[in-house]
Order: sequence, then C-alpha cells, then structure tokens
Amino acid sequence: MRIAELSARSGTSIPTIKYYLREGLLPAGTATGRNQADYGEEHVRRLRLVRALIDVGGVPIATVREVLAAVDQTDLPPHDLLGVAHCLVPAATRRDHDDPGWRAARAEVDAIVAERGWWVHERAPARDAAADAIAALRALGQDDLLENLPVWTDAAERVAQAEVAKVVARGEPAAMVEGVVTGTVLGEAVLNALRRLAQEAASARLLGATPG
Amino acid sequence: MRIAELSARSGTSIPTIKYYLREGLLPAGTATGRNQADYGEEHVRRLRLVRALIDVGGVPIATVREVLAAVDQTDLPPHDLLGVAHCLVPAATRRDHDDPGWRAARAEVDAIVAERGWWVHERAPARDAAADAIAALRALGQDDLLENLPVWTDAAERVAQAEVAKVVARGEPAAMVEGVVTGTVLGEAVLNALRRLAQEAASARLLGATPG
DNA sequence: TCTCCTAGATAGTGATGCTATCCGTAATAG
DNA sequence: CTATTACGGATAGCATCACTATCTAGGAGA
Repeated sequence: MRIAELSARSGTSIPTIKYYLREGLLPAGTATGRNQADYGEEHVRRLRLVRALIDVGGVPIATVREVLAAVDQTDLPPHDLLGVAHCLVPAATRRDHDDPGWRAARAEVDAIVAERGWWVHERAPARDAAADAIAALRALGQDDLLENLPVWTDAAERVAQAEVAKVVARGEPAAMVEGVVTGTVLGEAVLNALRRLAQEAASARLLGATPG
Repeated sequence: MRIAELSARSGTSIPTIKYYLREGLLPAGTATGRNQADYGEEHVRRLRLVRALIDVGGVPIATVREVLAAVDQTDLPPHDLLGVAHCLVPAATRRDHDDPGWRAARAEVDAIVAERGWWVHERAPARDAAADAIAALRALGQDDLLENLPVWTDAAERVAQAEVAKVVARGEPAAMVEGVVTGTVLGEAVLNALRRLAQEAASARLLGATPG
C-alpha cells in the first residue's frame, strides 16, 4: 500500500507519518522506484503501537524510538524482556541524590525490595523513581500517606504477577516483548484511571455524598 | 524573608520563582516597599508543593494553577474534596469518541463501575481515560492482557480505599485537600514505580534468571 | 499528455517551561 | 554617605518537543 492508504488506515496524517519515518519510529517501506515505496500490514500495526504509546501513554518520541529498537532486537534472552520496559521509566529528576532525605527514601525502597525478596537490579531506574516520589511526600510532611506503602507494595506485587504471567504465557518472544511494552505503558494508564475512579467512589462512600 | 532566601530554602532559582509568581502558582509576598516584598513559611511550603507536582508528578503548569486555585477554595464541602483531583486527569485525547471500539471500551468501564457499586460521576474524566487505554489495548490485539482487568480493578479499589481513609482521618479540610493532591499525584508516582520493580521481580522469578 | 501522488529534504509553527536582561528603587557595607 | 549589591516588575529570548508546511524532482494512472 502507499502512504495515503497507510495514513487512512492508521488515522495519522501523511506529514506525521513522514516525520515518524525520519525519526526512525517506523521502518521505511520497500522501495519500488526512485520515489515510491510499498507499506504493509506491519507498518499499520507498528504505527498504531506508536500512536498508542504517544497518545495514551504519553511516552516521548525519543523513548519510543529506544523501545522499538529493543523490540526489534528479537534475539533477546527471555530474562531481558522486561529490560525493554526499563527504557520506559523517565530519566531521574534533577533531584540532588546527595540530599539526606532522598538517600533515606532510597534506602526505604531498597528495604522494601529486600523484604519482599524481589530480585531487582541494584541500579534499576524505578528504584530512583520510587525514591523521588517518597522523598517528595516526606519533604511535604505527608508522612501519614506513606503509611500506605505496604498497601501500595501489595497492590504492585499482585498486579505485576498477573501481568507477567499473561505475557510469559504467550511463549513466542516477539509477542512477549510487545506484551511487555503495551502492558507496561497502557496497563499503567488503565490502572491509574481505575485508581482515580475508585478514589472518587471511596470518597463518596466515606463522606456519604450524593453524586452530582 | 526575601526572594534570595526563598530560593535557597526551596532549591528553586530566583528567575523560576519570579516566573511562578507571574503564572499565579505562588501568591505574591506582602509588599514592604516599592520594590520589596516579604515571603513567609507558607511560600516555602507552596513552592515545594509546586516543585513536587511538576518534577515528580509531571503535572503541567496550567494544571498546577487550577489545582492550587481549588486548594485555596477552603470552603469546599467535604464531598467535593476529591473533585480537586479531577483537575489532575489530563484532558481526553483526540481519540474519536464515535469510534465503535472506543464506545465498547467506555461501556466496559461503565460496567466495571456499576458492578463494583462505585459511585462515580457519569462524566468523570477518568472514565474516558480508562476507556482510552482499554480501547488502545484492544486495537493492538492485546486482549489477553485485558483479562487482568479484574486484578487491576481489585488493586485500584484496595489502594484507593486505604488512601481515602488516610486523608479523611485528617479531619481538617485544608489538610485533607492537600492530602488529596499530593496523595493522588505523588501516590501515583510511587505506585507506578513499585509496579515496575515488582514486574522486574516477577519476570526474574518466572523466567528463572540471575540478576545482572 | 495532464493531473495527481510520492519520497525526501528543509524550514516553519505553536506550546511549554523556563532564563536573561534591563530598569528604577531600596537595603546595606565600608 | 557613597558604592555595591539585591530587589520587584516587565519584556524578551531560548531550548525542547511534536508536529506541519512547503518545495523539488520524479513516477502513476486516466
């Protein structure tokens, strides 16, 4: 198919598709002439994935490129599958990692990981990300909210277990990698939205209000 | 205190503080002369909150302004407390809401809300956000991952219940509103990071790998 | 042939989140 | 009592991001 059809089938404008081609988010079609190329189903699929990551997941272009490069590395050992998802954690904030408050939060995260018996790389970016957020809550004097850390950890553990099980059940490496990416990013979006809904429901229940 | 001290105490540059003042994220200090103003502890506190929302939560400036305006509306009825958090859900994507796939996803969300007996506003933005993500997963053919919807819903329910309980326990309205904002945004950051860690752990466990 | 489409290149756009500079005034150190 | 520094306020500039528009030269289909 030519670019016009790819555009129609994916709901993405032609200039945007060209931009993604330039940025390496989408492989070039097979050239059939000096200025003609042919796109296939895999381009439609890839384009839909890109749009989902960007629109729903809010993943920046540069990160999408990295992730897709990893996705296309089909010769990954199974264990490194989730390594792909590491690219998806935004780089650490500029927070001062020498700040005692931050170091305490980071130690707290490490303690949780150890206590749960989680096998996590010592330098996983998610450790820092968790520490950032915990440190921020403490700095704001919201320590009482952090009493829910065990609840959060439990929830994270259950959810992650179910998710990884589904992905592993696929068996085929390519499908697994794609499951990791979509599951991590879009699953996060689903979970966050459900949490907001549940919060509204819980507040209505506890404060005995009538919905507006 | 003057702006230099406010800058030092909050770790935010003076130009940035001036920018926040212009943008209405930070109330002006009490003027003590034609070109002098005095800032207090509440400015340090507010500035730290602003930085946490922006740096850790990734909340855009315009949204921070809306949220803070709501926070300062101290005469809210308790039930509307969580309404403040609604401002924090990013506006719906440009996804076509007439798309049948999206409408099905939205119906699925409504079914979950009904089944759980959640009391949620019919037009809550989180309903649309959840539908966006679910529709994207279906469009990408990742239906097997959506079999985890009950697991996600359970997790969201437990977490939200604990969180709302903590906030309600505070009693004082001003502290409750601040708890809603920080809990929603920073709690989300903590939860997402913990989920990533748990995923890595679960994958190591299921695939029997050794940490690198 | 005539018109439209195409790939590829280059440049421009609008939003966001700061950052830099200037001005006239005020505190303050010597 | 000056010299230096800091201040508030205003304006303008900058870097990044994610597109979007335009141009060129070359096919494709009627």
